[in-house]
Amino acid sequence: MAKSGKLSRPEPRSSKSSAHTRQALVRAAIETLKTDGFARTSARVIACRAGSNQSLIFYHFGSVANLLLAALDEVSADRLERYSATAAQIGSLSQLVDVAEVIFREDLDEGHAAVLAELVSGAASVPGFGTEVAARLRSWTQFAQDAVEKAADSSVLGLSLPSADVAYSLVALYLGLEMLSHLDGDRDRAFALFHRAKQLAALAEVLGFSSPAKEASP
Amino acid sequence: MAKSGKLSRPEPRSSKSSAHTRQALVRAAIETLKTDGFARTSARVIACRAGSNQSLIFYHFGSVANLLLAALDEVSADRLERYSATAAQIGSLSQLVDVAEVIFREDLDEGHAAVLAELVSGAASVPGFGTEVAARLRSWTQFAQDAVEKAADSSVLGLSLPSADVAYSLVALYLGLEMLSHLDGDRDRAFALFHRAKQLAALAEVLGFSSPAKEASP
DNA sequence: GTCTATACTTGGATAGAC
DNA sequence: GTCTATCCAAGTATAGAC
Repeated sequence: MAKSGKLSRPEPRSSKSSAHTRQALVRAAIETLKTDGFARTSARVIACRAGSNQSLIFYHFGSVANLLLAALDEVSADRLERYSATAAQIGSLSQLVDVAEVIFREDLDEGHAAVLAELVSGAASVPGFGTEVAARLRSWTQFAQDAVEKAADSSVLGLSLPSADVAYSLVALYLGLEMLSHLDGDRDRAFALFHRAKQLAALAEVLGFSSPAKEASP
Repeated sequence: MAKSGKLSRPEPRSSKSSAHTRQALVRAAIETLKTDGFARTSARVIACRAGSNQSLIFYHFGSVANLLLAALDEVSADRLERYSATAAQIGSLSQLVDVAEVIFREDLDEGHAAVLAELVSGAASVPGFGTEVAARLRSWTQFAQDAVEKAADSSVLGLSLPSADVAYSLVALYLGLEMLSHLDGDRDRAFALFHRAKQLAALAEVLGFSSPAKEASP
């Protein structure tokens, strides 16, 4: 029987090896999600990969689902921090596309996007899991919205663009592209889209819809 | 042990009840994918829903995976025919958005999108399943490409738009929106996007990027 | 063609020794 | 905290009676 709502941490005593085991399990969970997918990410497989024991997952995290959420947090926190620094420099539509390409390429190459996509698609199989994943996804839609607004501020067209809706669409597109890439194993198809997007962004700037070079220096 | 590649149909003898059972199983599989998701769509659940027996799935389809592909074919064939008739009337950007909205709304409401999304996301768990789903998805990217080209023909901007890439993006967006809708149970969020898209399409036409009223009457 | 019964596998989760 | 051993539920797939 799975805990319905909250996780009941066994009060981590930080007795040196405990933290080590926890981290090993989290890292193994991330790796398994990337390579094997949600359906094959079981307690046994994760523990084996971590060189640990299956029962320790339930001791430290209470359930496999909670471990998976911890894995998502681990991946998200790290990237969100780095990407925010990159996104702060956005001052035009072209730069928005550039940043999006850098992020998407790294996420797809390193498998970060896979972790998110697997949890989003697999959320339906675990009761209450969808809510938790959705909450963590909000950080990313907010990040996308901030990035869009930075680009929109430099554009005449941007004034009429609802940044929240655009951000939501970008996240959906991100997830969809990740899934399609895994489906047919064709990453280049998705990457090619950014090449096109760059051309369109450049075209839009030439047509005068945005001010191409606007350095952000407050 | 699952059959690795092909399905071995037991030479359907069309002895009246056989076809009836097959159809009942296909319909039950579709319904289960919609309501319960890929992970919970098992032979036992499908058979129960069909009022049939679990072992008949293997008798008629060889494996659960083959039944699921048959279910996808059933859903796709029906909709592709109807939607093609609708898409034939596209003569402007606004009409493209209108058609897209009609299709997406029906798919989301009726659960057609769920069937596709569930199979795409669940494809990773069954060896060789991804290839089969990807092949069936190609009908839809082709459909989207045709629709995009119809709209692009009426637009000055369209001349520089790579219809194949745009179509691929639309399919990815479609899948992503479906997944997000299921994640937080918020369908309206996705629907609101079409409202925005309509405004943008109208704006683009006003700005002279496309010829708004171009009746297709050959 | 359809059913019952069952073999076999894998998964989540727990008990209890250490 | 960590391990072994185990329970129990659910899955695919098959055998064989009808």
